[in-house]
Amino acid sequence: MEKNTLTIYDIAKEAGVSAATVSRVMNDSGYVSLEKRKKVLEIIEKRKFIPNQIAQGLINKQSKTIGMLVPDVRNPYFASMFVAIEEEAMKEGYNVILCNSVNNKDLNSGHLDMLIKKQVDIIIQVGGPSDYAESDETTTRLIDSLPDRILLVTSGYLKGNKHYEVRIDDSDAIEEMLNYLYGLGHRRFALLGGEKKAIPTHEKQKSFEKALKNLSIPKADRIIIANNEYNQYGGMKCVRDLQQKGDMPTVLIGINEMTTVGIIKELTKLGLRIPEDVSVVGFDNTYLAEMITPTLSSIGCDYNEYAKVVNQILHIRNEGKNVEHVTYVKSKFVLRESCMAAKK
Amino acid sequence: MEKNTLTIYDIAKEAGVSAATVSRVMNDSGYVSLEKRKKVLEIIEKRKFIPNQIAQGLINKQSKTIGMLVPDVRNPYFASMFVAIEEEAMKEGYNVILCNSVNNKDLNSGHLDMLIKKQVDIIIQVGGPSDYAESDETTTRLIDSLPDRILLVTSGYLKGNKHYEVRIDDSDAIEEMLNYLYGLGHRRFALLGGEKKAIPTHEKQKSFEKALKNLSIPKADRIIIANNEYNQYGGMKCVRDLQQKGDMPTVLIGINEMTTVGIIKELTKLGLRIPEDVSVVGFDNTYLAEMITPTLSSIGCDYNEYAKVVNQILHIRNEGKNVEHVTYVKSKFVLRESCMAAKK
DNA sequence: TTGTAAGCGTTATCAA
DNA sequence: TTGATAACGCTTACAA
Repeated sequence: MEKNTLTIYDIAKEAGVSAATVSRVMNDSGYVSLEKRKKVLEIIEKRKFIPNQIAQGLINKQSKTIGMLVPDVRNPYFASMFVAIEEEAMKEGYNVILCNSVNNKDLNSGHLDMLIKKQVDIIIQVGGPSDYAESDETTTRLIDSLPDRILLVTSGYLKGNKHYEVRIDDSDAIEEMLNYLYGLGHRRFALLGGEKKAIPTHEKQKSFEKALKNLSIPKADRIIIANNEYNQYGGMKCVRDLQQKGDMPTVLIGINEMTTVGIIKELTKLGLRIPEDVSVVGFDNTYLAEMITPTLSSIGCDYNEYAKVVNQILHIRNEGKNVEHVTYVKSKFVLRESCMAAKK
Repeated sequence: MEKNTLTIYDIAKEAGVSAATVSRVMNDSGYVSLEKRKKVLEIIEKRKFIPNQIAQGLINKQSKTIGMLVPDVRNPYFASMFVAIEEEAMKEGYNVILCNSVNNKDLNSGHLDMLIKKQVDIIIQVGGPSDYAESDETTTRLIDSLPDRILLVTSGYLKGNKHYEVRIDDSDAIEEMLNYLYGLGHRRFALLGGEKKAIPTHEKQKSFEKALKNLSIPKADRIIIANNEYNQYGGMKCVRDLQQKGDMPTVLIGINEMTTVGIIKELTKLGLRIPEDVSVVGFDNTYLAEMITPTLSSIGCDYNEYAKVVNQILHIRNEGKNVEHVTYVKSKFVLRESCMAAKK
């Protein structure tokens, strides 16, 4: 055991003051004479003293730490969310413990318990179980038993109202996208992947239906294929399903970016060209949309904006003001190479 | 609703014992009669008591937290690393604070200071500044001033020997890959992207040179183009460079996966088919290799293995045993659709 | 303006 | 076996 740990007492002794004075200097609280302040700062600088936030946390009752729960950061969508949120958090002096649930359908991968133990001030939960109306029992119980001290923000839907929900609203962007493609002569559309039980998926399906109905597209030409997958394999499967039915739509929309990658893959395998034969649109609009060939038109929100909204909520709440239980961040349609006019 | 202002004193009172006994029960330390132990556990269960790890940390002098520094988790390579390391960490009761340096070339994005403040037990630093022989001054200074208490593990190269380096060794896999493609009739190769100043890049270049020399490929046909980029744009640029020189090689190898995505993109734009006209190989071998079209042959390590090696190092060191300063994890060549025999 | 001392929630060292 | 009690490093009344 090395007693390498410098404490404010060491600094105090060396500066010829009391620990309280050092603390006051560091936190700019209370009165300290210019002379002593200067001396203390000098010693702190010289000894490269960094206060122990664990000790501070114990007394301040805050850890300056955020816990973020995501299904899988390898998914570009969650990675983008994390990067934006971490950057915003840093500005406020917070660090982010990232918890990758991976295969655990419920939140109970032990992560929640660990975050509570660690006294995180805020938990941000994106995607996964909160996208379902019926949270599994474990999730519900854990959410319920979350200490009041911890502020919970989710991208989805959770029972109760002690938390805040910041959702992405795709409806306008979906309408804009469909109107645009209609204008390019497309008359047969498909929305592929996901499962209806997931609320964001269901919302997308509703917007899809509504916009196409308004364009007088007959029901047979507004195809929705859901399976319970959100990865490329799900997208590939959907395309094969379409292929078997014959009469391929000229617009294929993937429920998220991973699904859309699968759609593109399977179309290519079938010898269909994008965008010459089929126009493709995805969701999420992450950096991946720029990376694939052809670049992918996509609907998604500005992740920095999302993070800022979350940040604002925390600020407003900290000021004791009232915060809406649900806030929406509107997504936008970004046109890229994967779309073109329908063949005559 | 239960407040988590619950302390072991509350539990102690309710169980009719002292706080010390509760602590002993929770940590399985010291003697506690079966009867009292049962009673205490019952109350803990009933009140859903979760101990305050901040307070534990103060006395135990450990935070059970790992800080992980990466340039950008949106890069599938770093995401894969994180996921593997976080999973391994969880098993040991650790959480991971993920720090995304993004544009900060040095480590001094304030992240290091925050991690020290938070008393993290371990810092794992992957990619970025430690890949360069000449760390910038700020990085060096910060590494030097890291408290001895904090164990530093890096994927790269850092001055001093108070830390551990776990590197990826690509040499065998590169040789295997080149021999394989040579066997398929390829005689003209290029390694594209990155910068020689980065040690891993330089190592790859050396292995590339050596293996091709052994195959008696003339110098003119073992092309290395370096630029200072590691993203798709760097890859695109390299392909354009090759194109201008005329006489396109039949094997293009990207220095990392992002670069390789750019290579594929630009080749497609030039009307060259993969793998019919050009075989392509990448590094990193993340899930992205399976996602792109065609699927990408790639050289990379098993991320879970990497994480396990890191974990072992920590274990061995904790047992007070001697640990090698540098450990290597060998990467493997995984063949996928992007390679085929050279045209006659 | 400064210092003393009492916590914050745990664990560990003593006696009992 | 158990329970006081003293740390851990810091902040903050309260005194001085």
